[in-house]
Amino acid sequence: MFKEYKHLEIEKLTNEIIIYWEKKNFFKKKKKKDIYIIYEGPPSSNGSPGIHHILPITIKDLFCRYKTLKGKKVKRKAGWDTHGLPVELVVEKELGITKNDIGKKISIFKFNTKCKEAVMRYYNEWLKLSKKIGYWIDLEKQYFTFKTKYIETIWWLLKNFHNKNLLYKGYKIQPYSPAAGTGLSSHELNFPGGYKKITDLTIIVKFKCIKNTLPKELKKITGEIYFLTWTTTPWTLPSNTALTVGKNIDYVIISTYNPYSFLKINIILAKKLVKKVLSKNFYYVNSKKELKKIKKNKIPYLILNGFKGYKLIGSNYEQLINWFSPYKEKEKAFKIISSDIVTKKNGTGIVHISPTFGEEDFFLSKKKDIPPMLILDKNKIPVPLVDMEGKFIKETPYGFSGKYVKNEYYSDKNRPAKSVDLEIALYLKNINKVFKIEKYIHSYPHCWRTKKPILYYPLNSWFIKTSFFKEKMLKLNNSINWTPKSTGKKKFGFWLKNINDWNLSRSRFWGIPLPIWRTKKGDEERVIGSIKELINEIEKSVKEGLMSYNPLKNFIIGNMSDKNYDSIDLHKHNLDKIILISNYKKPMIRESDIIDVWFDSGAMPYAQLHYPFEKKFLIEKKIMFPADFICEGVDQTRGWFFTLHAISCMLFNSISFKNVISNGLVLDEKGKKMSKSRGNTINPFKIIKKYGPDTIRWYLISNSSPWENIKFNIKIIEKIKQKLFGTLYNVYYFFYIYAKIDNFKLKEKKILLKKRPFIDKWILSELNSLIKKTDYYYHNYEPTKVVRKIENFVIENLSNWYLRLSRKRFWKENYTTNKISAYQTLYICLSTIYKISSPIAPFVMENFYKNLNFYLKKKSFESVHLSDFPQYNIKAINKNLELKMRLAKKITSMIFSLRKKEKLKVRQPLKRALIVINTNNFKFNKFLNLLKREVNIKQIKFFSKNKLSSVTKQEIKVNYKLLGPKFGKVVTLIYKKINNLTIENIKKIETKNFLRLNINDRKICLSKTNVFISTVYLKGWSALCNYGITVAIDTTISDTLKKEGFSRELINRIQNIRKFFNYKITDKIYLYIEKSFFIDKILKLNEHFLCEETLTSELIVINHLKNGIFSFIEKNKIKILLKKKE
RNA sequence: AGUCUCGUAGCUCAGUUGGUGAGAGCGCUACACUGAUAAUGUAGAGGCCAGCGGUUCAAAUCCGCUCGAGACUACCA
Repeated sequence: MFKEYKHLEIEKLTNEIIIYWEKKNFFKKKKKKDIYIIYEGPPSSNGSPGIHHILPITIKDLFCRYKTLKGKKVKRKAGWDTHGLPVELVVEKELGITKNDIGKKISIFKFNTKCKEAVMRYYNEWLKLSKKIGYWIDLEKQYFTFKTKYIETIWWLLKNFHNKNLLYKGYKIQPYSPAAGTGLSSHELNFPGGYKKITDLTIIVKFKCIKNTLPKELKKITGEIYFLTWTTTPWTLPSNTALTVGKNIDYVIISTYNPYSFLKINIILAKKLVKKVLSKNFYYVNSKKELKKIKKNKIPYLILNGFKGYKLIGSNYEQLINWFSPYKEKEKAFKIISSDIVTKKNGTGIVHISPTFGEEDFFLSKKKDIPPMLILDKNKIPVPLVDMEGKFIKETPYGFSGKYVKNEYYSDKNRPAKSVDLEIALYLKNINKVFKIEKYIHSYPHCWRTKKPILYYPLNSWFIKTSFFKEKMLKLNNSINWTPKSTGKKKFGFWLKNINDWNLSRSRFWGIPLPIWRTKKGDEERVIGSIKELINEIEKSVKEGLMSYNPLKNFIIGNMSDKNYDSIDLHKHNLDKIILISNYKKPMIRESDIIDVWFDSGAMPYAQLHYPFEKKFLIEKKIMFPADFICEGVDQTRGWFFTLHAISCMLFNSISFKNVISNGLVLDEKGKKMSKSRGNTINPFKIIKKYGPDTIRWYLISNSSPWENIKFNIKIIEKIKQKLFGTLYNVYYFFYIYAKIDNFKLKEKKILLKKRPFIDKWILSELNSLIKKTDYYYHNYEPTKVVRKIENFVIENLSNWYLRLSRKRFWKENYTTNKISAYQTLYICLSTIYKISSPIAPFVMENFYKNLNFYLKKKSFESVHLSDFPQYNIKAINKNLELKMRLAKKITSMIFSLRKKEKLKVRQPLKRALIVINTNNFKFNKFLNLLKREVNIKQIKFFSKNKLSSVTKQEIKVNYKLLGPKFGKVVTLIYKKINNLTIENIKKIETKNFLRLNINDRKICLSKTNVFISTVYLKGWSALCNYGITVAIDTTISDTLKKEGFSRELINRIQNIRKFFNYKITDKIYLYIEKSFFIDKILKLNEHFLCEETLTSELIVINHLKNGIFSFIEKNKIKILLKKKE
């Protein structure tokens, strides 16, 4: 039932509403019309939810609620991303183990069980948050990525990729920790302390050109020519197979001497880097003669020629360290190629490429068809020159065999004095191939567990050929409505343009296993696309004796019940035991990796429906696909946004979401990222409890656009609670008080708009404009603009203006049409505000709406969330009226301002005010009474400026927009001239519509539209001019006015006493006043007015009043006594 | 290091396709108003629109560079 809160107690009402919703189950009472689909970006339930999760949740929820109001059936399935590294790391920490212990100290089964437990723990936290923040989401059919049905869809998708030849096994250079024996994800590299500044030995080496492959102008130079190349990883030099230059970078060939051997050489390097490389002992000369003067510490160099990088492309050089050669296509190696990775900042402008130990090198060599330095081992399997432990392979000559390539890999005891890098440098120096040896400080990633530097190492992985679909993905991206635009066009677009193949493999445990079985040699493989297929294959295997029994035999093929599906578990611990048989009767074992969790989440549109095993039509008839809307943080651009897009483009030739908001981040008050290490995180539950969910929701949406980062500021949250919700409460409470007195229950016929007072017409016009605007902004995914419009309407228009001016209508009159109109108007305003605000503040608005309608006994409206979004009535919108009211407000402010200047209290009535408005033909007649009452002035007159020309001055200004393009610099001269025009000349423009000017002997004719003419002030009046309005007040106060002023003072004293004694606003009183000359004077003219205002039924003036209350009006002492009339 | 986003009053933010006195709310100070009053009104203080340069008759707005914040990507040799 209706409750009268003394103050708005958000926490209390929130809890009540939560219970109310649960009891009535409104979430399920959805209307059935068009479907609106939102995909839940599965929150990875691998950690407790934080304050930053509230932002996307709020955005998602508000659009769901909005669309529901608009009559859509909103599909919003909850989903949970359950796999992945972070969960595994949590569990490792809890168990005190490392990756290497899994499968040894603890079984994979146990480990995975623990992971599942951890996930479910966080899941409960998430549920709690959803409930507390008012996130309505369908939990009944929620999906979990670890469920068998989900996995089966993923397998089906992968099989499809395989069938289309888009799934392949290859190797990719990945961060690898030899000390831990494991590959690292980029996530792990970014752990605190991952990147460390280290000092590396760097060398500049000389690659000898094969002269006849050089361009003509270089061929003719006498003597050997070398490419100078710089490297921070000398140990990769034996694996060098190419050098790269920048196409448009300027290079020079220089004749000089080797600083170690002092032998004459010709070197090639980037022009800009000459001074850096040839520093210290070198000096520049410009003749061959000077070049001959060489001393030990003074080596001359002479620039022989200059050319662009592209000239060198295709030239060959001699292998620097010829210990090994690539096992295939070696004729394509040792070539100059070009790429844009070359910069002019470091090194020599020529970059050494080792495709086996650099990610960029790898991609580049693939693109340019350069073979990697792989050799065949005993088993004829191609391997790189460094093994998995980080050692040079056995076959390496010159004592390098079996040495760790990084000194840090040795234990402290066994660490040699010379690192491999140094030894290689010395080796090259001995054979005269080094030009320079230096030290270099740079940041390098380290394994977070072993603290040792990582290697970039070729690891076997399964890939999806995403690069093949680059163009399609770019094209389809254009049809997605991104908010903000830049994320889609730039961030996402650029990312797609540089797309590489998607590495699916993860050498971990808790995830969806790759459904790929292979023979040892890798010559036969089978990709499993369904459980049915797997069971059939196992049966074959059992028949042939490869397996003793079928571990999935309890599964009933074709039975889609959850019970059947939950009876089996398709995780690694079970799947690894399965051995299948190939067509040629060879055993096949499963590829041991699991799938990148991003594939899990990108596949959610299909996997959440168990496509294509159940309800195929939902996808194929495009009922549940693509989504109308998704929303996640910008950091998901390369994450979920990409994986969704990639899978749908490649397999379904479609986008997977039509509208997307990529929201910004929630930072702390100072704009710093929230993190546990900084200690600036905020517990979402605490903050919700303290300020209420709606306050937080409103704050996050109103403060700045969702895509902007937000600095979480408690003070502003407090303000929203006070100012917006407080005002709303006040307005509601006001309505309630009087509606109760008058027993207003919305029973009367709706009063026609044209029969309502103009102030009602005005607020209804504003209201309809508001509906129109908010609907538009909601529709365009701009919630911030929605709430700002609502705030402005509630605070400025409804509360501070409409209600203030209408108060007397509720308070004074009998139950007239005017009053009913006021009630009806206020009711519709409130009810509309609640509806259009409910998506953002679901609890508070529900509470208001419920109370408003319960009081009116309109039970058909149980919940604001089941109502319809209001339709705006175009006929009710009157822009002219809105503009006039804005001016009226402005005029009121100006009059108050004048009163202040003249020290005239508002209680003191004034004789008259004059107003001049520049805009012509503006009829303010209807506003007069309203204005008069508000500013307490007896007479207000509006004048057109012409009539008042004797007392006003006209000011003239240049219309730059028109004159600027026409006259250019002359505009400033025109401005000067015009500024000094006489009043007569200004008037001439007004009457003749043009004016001739002489500027620099040039005759210029200005038309009226070329200038702005405005009125400035009135002589002899207290006046103010602003916004094209001039306002003046007559400051003379007659005796009558003075008395009336006193009477208002007296009323004020009486009202204060009434209030002090807690009289009800409807209580009538007997008023006793002690007789005095002053009192007589006041009462003479104003007695009736006074009684009316103070609900005095009888006024008694007594000579000597006992027990009265003293008060002062100016210096006059008065004594009053009030008695309530029973 | 690169890419993207952002930088307007003490704080949070507006500022349309460039058009010329740079705005609002909060906070602060003073005064007023008040039968919805922890509200409201008026006035005051507070800004080289991050900095520098350019385009233009005209720049907070467009372009370039620098500085600062954040995100993403990174052994750029």
